Amino acid sequence: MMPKNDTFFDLVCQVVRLIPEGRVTSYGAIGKYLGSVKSARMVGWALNKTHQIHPEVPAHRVVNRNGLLTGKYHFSIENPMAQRLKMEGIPIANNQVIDLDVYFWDPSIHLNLES
DNA sequence: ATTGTGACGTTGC
DNA sequence: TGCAACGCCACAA
Repeated sequence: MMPKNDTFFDLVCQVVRLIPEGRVTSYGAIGKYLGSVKSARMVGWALNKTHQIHPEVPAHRVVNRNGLLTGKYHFSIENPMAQRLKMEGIPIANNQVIDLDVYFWDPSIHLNLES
């Protein structure tokens, strides 16, 4: 089926692809940038489909508000979410991001400032 | 149109 | 401090 380019799913893909390496963001932050902070669930729902599209979406850089890698089980077993993040320089412990506030990347801020 | 589901977030107990 | 429930929006059946 041809996906439209106006769906929430596409918007999420666009934002997630803008996440710089070595940075992470949360579902709520993306949802907020898209207009509704409460639509965090929709972000997760959309990211679930990001595996089937191209270009690849760095969904591994999206964690929940606690910095917990909730979606790690949705990734390839050989390239786990935690390993990818570590590879980018993000410390992970117990499926959780350390110093989340340091590596956190808020689209509603960085995209506006256009740093 | 209605119902069910979802990689969340917040509030209440 | 930990768990339960609600809210919330988009989409498929």
